[in-house]
Amino acid sequence: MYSQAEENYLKTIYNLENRYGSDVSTNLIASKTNTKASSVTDMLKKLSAKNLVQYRKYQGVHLTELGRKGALKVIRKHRLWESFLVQKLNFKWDEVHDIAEQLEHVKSEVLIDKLDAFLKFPKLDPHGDPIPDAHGRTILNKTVVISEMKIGSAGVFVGVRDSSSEFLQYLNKKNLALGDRIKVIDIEPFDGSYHIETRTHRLVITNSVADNLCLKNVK
Amino acid sequence: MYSQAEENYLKTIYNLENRYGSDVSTNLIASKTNTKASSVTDMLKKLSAKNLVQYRKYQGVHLTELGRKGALKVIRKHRLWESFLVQKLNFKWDEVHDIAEQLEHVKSEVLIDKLDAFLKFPKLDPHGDPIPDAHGRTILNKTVVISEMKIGSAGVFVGVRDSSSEFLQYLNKKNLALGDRIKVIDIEPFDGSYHIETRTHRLVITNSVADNLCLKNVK
DNA sequence: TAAATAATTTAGATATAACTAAAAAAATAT
DNA sequence: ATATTTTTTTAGTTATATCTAAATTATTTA
Ligand SMILES: [Mn+2]
Ligand SMILES: [Mn+2]
Ligand SMILES: [Mn+2]
Ligand SMILES: [Mn+2]
Repeated sequence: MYSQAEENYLKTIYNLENRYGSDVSTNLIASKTNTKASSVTDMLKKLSAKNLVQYRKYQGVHLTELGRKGALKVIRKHRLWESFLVQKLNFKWDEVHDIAEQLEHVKSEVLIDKLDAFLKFPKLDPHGDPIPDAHGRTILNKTVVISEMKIGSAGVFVGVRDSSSEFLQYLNKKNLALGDRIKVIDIEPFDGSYHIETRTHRLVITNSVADNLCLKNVK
Repeated sequence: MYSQAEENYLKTIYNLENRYGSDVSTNLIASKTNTKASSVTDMLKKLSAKNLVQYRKYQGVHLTELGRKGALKVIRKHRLWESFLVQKLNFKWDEVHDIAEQLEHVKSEVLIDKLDAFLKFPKLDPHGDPIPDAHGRTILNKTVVISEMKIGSAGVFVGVRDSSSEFLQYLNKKNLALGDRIKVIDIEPFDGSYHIETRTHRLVITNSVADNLCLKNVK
């Protein structure tokens, strides 16, 4: 099927399309994958030749239907393995991403379907991200990031946009966990920082942190 | 740490040393890995430069202590993943080897130790092979292959030397499973084939099959 | 709109891990 | 002991996925 590098690009492009709109630039991909723009150009040509992306020189790329399907398979594998690591092997949510980056490239449809069944077909991974089923379908998980909320509004913390161990360890340190009710107390106009409140404590977070916390049932 | 290719060579050399004695030839490695002798020579030089093997031109190789430790880690991972696939995901013993060939290259000591604990520290994999513990130690598992047995002797079938799906499916078809008591009824001098008997049936196996079935408590 | 700047692509290089074909060394046979 | 055969190594090539530096195209600024 696809090489590891190809799978990583599919996943990255899929995620970037969702975050930043449907035409993804070379530099954006390069920065998210810690590679150089020239390397990205090379790979985009290859993906284009395989009909996985629509690519026009200098115009950015987006996934084709085939590419989207490929991306969803990789994402399904990644999130199921993360769920396995947390639920069955007792890893913490901040420890699983890098291991799942490796496990997601293991090739076997049967394996991943059996893993899905073993985990009782989870709908969300340990970071609150929806897990595509065997057909690539996910539940829709409508959330609002804190940076889009108004003063006085509140919701339930159900997901993160960044699941790097660095960010998650920061959240651990600040005693913020999935399921917490969070209320926006104040927004500092000077630097865009947020004063927020949980049931147990108050704290200040920067705008870039606020940009990565997803809340549900925001009112 | 080591690349996938390097890990595969370590594992192969370790297994060949045990089967055929301590100096392993280039061609033997090439045939077991489905590569060409010239490729093997290239890799042996690389492994030698990393102090993983002792290599002298035209004289074959053997693992150094460092290489042996590396090999045991790969084998530990392979066999633990095979055990997981059979015990937790309900794979059959003939379906797990190729998937484990991929999983064995996932890099994380913590992962494999947690997997070991999750499986309750199994001592043998689904093919009867001993699983090295975190320190590289295995139980000693003294077995005799049928091709070394005399007429009239019998034992318990506890392991296979070949765990390819082809061979295991052959055993399934012939209704031979681990735990079966097997008795040697006759040896055909003409072609070296074995007439054997289990509690439920009799059958004839070729010498090459007899060479791959390991029995315990042979009397 | 022309110049400056930024983004992207091309050209050429590197590392890994394969390969084929030819050369060299070792083992076997005459 | 020499010739033949087999095994192993060397030399040179290929594919993948990266890189740097230079060239090209697009965008922004003046
Ligand atoms: Mn992740
Ligand atoms: Mn996740
Ligand atoms: Mn195996
Ligand atoms: Mn096995």
